[in-house]
Amino acid sequence: MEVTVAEPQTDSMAAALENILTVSKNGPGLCPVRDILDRIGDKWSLLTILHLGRADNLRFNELRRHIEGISQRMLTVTLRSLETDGLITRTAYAEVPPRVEYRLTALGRSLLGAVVELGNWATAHAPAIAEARRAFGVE
Amino acid sequence: MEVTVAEPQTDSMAAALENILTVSKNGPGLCPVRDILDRIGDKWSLLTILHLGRADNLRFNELRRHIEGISQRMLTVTLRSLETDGLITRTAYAEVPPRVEYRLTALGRSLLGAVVELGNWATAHAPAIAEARRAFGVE
DNA sequence: CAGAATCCGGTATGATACTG
DNA sequence: CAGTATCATACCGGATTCTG
Repeated sequence: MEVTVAEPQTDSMAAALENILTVSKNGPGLCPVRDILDRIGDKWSLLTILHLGRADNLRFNELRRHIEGISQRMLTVTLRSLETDGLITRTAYAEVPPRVEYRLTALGRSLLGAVVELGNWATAHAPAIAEARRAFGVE
Repeated sequence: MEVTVAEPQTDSMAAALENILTVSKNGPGLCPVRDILDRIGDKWSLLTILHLGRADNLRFNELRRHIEGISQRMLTVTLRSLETDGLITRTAYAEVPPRVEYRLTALGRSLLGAVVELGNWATAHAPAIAEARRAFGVE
């Protein structure tokens, strides 16, 4: 089953843009998009979400192996952040050695669609960006 | 006209996840998602893209007025970054006083869909996140 | 295994002043 | 109007060490 990606460019998008950019509803000058990106726009959050989206449930060191290059500290920090935002749950089992499982909440899974679309765009257009940078570097 | 947002959760998403998370195609351990977020995941890029997506073409100080809180320096830096990535174009008119127009490239517009979806999610679920943080803060 | 605590450097961001 | 240049700083993230 195919998924129509982007490119509709209809006025539904214009309406969405209007809605999104209508700032300062909640806080003083706080745009939801800015607010969200302050949370998941860091170095590891989205990647963590993607991996949990694929595997449904992962342990601490499983995640660490999957997310190449992440430090122990940053995995901890990232997981705590996602947890306090209600995007993942942390389940610790009273065993020895300890076992802790992380998985997406319903809220977290609801984010997965947008993230996947962003990921699709990234994989599809990464070459174009690399090309643009090269062209600009020469100039 | 309605837009069906997320929630298909079909195996097309599973396939997309596999594809996105298949790391190390281009560089050494470079995931496209990480790569993209290193560029547009900063404090102002997405917001700039959204505003240019709405207005089609904006001048420097127009953007500055629209993007609440951005400093002159950061707007310059952000625009340069987006330009070298091939997401926007910069057109300077030899007039006095000078006039410079920024607009999305085709590449930039192709990103708009994913960004808008992320924005929709953000505006829709911002209350849920705020609620989660409050609940966690009490605990 | 799953972390906590500490130290530390680079960078992203901001404030300010100046220019063509 | 549309920047550039310089300085100051906050904080993100990595390396390391220690623990239940």
